[in-house]
Amino acid sequence: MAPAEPVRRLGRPPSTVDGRTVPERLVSAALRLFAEKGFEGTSVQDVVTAAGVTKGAMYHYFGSKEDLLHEIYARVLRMQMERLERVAAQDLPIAERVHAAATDVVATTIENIESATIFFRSLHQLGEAQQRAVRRDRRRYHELFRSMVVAGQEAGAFRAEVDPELAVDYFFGSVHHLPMWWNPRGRLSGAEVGRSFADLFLAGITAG
Amino acid sequence: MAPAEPVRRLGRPPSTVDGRTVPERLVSAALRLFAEKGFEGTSVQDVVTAAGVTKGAMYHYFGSKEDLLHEIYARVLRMQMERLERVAAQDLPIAERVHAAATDVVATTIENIESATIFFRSLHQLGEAQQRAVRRDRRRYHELFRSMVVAGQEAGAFRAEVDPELAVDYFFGSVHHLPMWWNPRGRLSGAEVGRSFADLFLAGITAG
Amino acid sequence: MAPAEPVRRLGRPPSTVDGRTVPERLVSAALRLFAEKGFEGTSVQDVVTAAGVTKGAMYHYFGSKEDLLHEIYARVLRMQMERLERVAAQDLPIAERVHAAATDVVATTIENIESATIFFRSLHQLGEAQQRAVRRDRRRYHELFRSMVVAGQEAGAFRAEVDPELAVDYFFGSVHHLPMWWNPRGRLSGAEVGRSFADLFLAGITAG
Amino acid sequence: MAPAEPVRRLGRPPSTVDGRTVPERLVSAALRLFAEKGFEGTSVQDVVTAAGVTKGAMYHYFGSKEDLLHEIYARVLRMQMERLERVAAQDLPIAERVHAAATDVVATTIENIESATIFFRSLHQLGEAQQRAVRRDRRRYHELFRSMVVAGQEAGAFRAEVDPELAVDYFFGSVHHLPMWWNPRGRLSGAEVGRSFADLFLAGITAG
DNA sequence: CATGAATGAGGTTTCATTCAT
DNA sequence: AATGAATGAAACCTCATTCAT
Repeated sequence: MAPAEPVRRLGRPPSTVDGRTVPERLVSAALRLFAEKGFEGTSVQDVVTAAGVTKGAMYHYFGSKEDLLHEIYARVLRMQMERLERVAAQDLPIAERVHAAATDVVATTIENIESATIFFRSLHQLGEAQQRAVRRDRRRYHELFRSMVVAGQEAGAFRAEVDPELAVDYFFGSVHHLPMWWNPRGRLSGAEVGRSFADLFLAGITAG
Repeated sequence: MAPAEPVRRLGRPPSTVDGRTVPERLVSAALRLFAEKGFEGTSVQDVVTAAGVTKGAMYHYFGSKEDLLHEIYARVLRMQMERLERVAAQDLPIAERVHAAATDVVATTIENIESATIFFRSLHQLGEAQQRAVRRDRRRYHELFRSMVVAGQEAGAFRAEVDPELAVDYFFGSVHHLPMWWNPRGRLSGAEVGRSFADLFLAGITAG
Repeated sequence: MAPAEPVRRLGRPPSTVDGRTVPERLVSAALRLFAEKGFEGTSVQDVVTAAGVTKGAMYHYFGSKEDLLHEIYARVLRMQMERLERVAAQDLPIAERVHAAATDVVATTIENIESATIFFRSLHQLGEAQQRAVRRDRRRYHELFRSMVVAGQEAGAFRAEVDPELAVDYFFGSVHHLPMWWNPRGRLSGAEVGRSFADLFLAGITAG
Repeated sequence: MAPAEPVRRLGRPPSTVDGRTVPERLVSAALRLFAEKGFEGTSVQDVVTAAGVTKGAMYHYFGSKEDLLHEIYARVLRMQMERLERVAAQDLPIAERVHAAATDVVATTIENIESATIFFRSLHQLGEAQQRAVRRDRRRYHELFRSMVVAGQEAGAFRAEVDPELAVDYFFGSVHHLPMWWNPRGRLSGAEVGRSFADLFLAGITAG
């Protein structure tokens, strides 16, 4: 059941285009442009022009260009965490659960390749505080994944001598670098890459 | 044995500090600053101040700020290629050679962590032509590595169903992301990470 | 005795806080902020936030930010004129009347030090017409004061060679600069400064 | 004997117009415009256009618009202090020395009426640190003047019950407000105003 | 080989005000 | 009587680069 729209009572009603509000249009324009030209290579004017609004409107909703970037980070972090939690809660043997999680994160990354492009390239453009917040969320995500690896070791499915933290950094390095080489007109679909990456990872940590 | 300093006889001697020439100082200042603050976050003034020269001097040696960046890319590409070629030429069983190459590239990346930081974050700041040149060199490097994987498959050491190109991207993703998490005051040395990454990769592709 | 609150019967009652209406709150917020940060250093947003209303409300009562400033000027001019007229009408020897007036304007200025701070610093921010109106009122005020000086000269109490207009500018210069140095935690009260300034002025113009 | 011009050896020679360097033209343009339209009412563009240079050139010499303002303050403070020191060192009876100093500061203020206009109107636009520096210099100036008043009291020339510090604030208030009313096409010259102000002040503090 | 001066385009942000309810 | 959205102009400043010695 969709939540009821809150009744707007006061003020000029927000303008929408195709049902998309101004902040939504701004974020999606920013997402596309930051991925294409980089954060510093994109001017605020570029973003607002693409979103079809004025600079004043942007600063009505976002405190700064950096806030726009932060919003992009917040969205992708939230989404990835939700997906991992869903997979982690599935009732499957641990090795299969890890395989499913690995496959899923690759596919999701490829589906949101623009966010992924921005993610590592532009982290240093965020201010200290926001950077810390992103790293903290990222760490939580990694920890959930690592806990699955540890569970697999305890169950005897994965090799005991594997350093679980390092294994997670090893795997996510591969994932985060997808934007550097994967392209939609290439030979492999997201699902195929996901399966292959998951196979390579699982084979790398599986016992005997 | 260090090469003898060539005797300069004519003209003004190049200004050196601790035996380092102006362009050398510029590149190493740029390397440090680009890694620390990003290419766009570093001004030419920052670089020349750190190098102890003036802007005019920089433009005497480099055509543009971008040229400085390109020089950084050129150096790291040259060095990595040389190292891989040396390892590839070793007289070892193929699996051991791949393991050695994997270990070495991790250790080298960590030894040059600033270059590695810049490498992927700033690739898009280079102009079209220079970007193409970098990608071409990068591809050559990957192809040499991939040829070793293929040789391992032909020798029966590695699983035939592994897609060698994908495997290379998979492994180098992990390597290229080292700057995002590895830090010199952390738990693991470069050599340790190198060994672990190589183990994980080899286990992932090794035949039954 | 405070005037009885008029009974409102129809329409939405004006929103009041502690019995202060919206325009009153706006003017006193503006007074404080303009004195503290200057007219140009204070945004309309600052004012309305401090007054606890929104921008729309401000523009409902005042045509512009400048109107707010003008209102501040109008209030202080009205008050000072009233006080001077009261003193001028007193039945005292002319020298004593001038002394009382001088003392009073100093004390009043100090009691309303924020208005005084704004008065000279921000006059040039008013538009042509409003600036003229302020100067006209100011001139009337000075003329009343000057007429007392002239009366004193005619009565033989003040030296004839004193230029009365210049003397008034001389004295009010001192008064208007009080905000530059007087502070409430200082050594001297408003009354003390008033007495001393009046003494210095009177001694300066008194005959023989 | 004029000091020899230091020999310029390096770099592009600074451009001059009528023998006036870029920073000189900038300061004098700023002086005129800040006095006319206020500091906040004058844009950097206004200043550089009036000085016949580009914005970049201005930022080559001054770190900010505020620095330009600070330079104006520094110049006027330096000049006034020098003049007062010269007068204070004269070999005259103390009352005459004070009279001369008072006359001189009025005349000087009127000669530099633009600086005087800016002085009090724009003090609050300076940053904390620079404001403190200005106040400190101002205090030193006042203290020198006050020491002359005290000397007069000790010599029996001035009334003992006059508070010297207050008397100085009283007199300089009058001086600093000259820009509010004095105008070059008016009835009185700077010298005349100076003499009258000095007379009024001296009469105000002179002993019985 | 190297300097310091100067350019000029472009960047982010602020803000008084108007608009549609 | 009052709201919150949106505008659009202008502000200050940065910076890669070129210039005249």
